[in-house]
Amino acid sequence: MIKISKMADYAVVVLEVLARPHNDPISASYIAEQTKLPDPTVSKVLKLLARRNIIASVRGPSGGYILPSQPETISIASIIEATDGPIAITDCVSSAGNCCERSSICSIHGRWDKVNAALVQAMENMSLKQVMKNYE
Amino acid sequence: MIKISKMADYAVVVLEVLARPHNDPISASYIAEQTKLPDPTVSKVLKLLARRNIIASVRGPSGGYILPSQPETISIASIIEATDGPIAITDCVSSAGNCCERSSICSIHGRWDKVNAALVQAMENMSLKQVMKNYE
DNA sequence: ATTATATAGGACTAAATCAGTACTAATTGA
DNA sequence: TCAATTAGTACTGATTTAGTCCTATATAAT
Repeated sequence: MIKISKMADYAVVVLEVLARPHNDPISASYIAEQTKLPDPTVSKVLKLLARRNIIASVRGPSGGYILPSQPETISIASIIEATDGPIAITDCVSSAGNCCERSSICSIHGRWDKVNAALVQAMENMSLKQVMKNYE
Repeated sequence: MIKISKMADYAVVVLEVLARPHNDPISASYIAEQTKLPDPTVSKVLKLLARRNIIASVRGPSGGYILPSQPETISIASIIEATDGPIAITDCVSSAGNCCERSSICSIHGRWDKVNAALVQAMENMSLKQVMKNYE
């Protein structure tokens, strides 16, 4: 199945809240309220995004998260990579020959790379802004 | 995780054997030999492909499978759809509003469709031939 | 007709993965 | 020092997938 994880799905929902105009950092609990997603889940997603520097975090009271970049400049590929890890549609993609026992005789070995690259490119060309409702 | 199933992976390996020049139908067991994949697994993949008419089957003794089309005309999208079902990166894609409890308030509802469409298109534009080794 | 060979279809089990939660540590403003 | 908030990690239950097996159906050869 070609599916993104729910975490990646949630990430976009969460980022949409952070993309709204605001001054102070926005807390995880506020985002959970707004999105009606469970608090721990929202926290987890925010941590993943912060670790990859898609968002910035501020600790302490009145801390929270900030979106430092414009939604136009954040690619869907980067969001998915932050939550799901590197995009690789098969184990064979970018694994140097030891993806499975069959690799030495496999007539397709290394060939999924092209498909993978095409998908990555498609998602790099699509921005957060493009999946937000105000955009057409 | 954006991953295709192993079945889809196997499907391409199996189709490569069927794409080799031949006259008579090729049996599942012969393909299993050639690919070193387990017999039941190969059978399962072949059945999935036959049901979607990507390959044709002949029953009875000296029966087997045939590839009726040229590898250039078989898209990666059609192969993945045959083994994995419709391509939908989230439950929200092409579901008329009842994908999850949050759909009525979701700021992203319906918005993954565009990403999904881009991925489908990328895979429709890529043929079986393009993932076979002799092709550059 | 009978038999052997091959696919069709569905059901089942074990393994891997993911979603979700909880807990503890670290940071910082008041 | 306390309270609020993020950081990191570990755990559990649920879901999905992979792989196998069994029975039914079709057909060529005899």
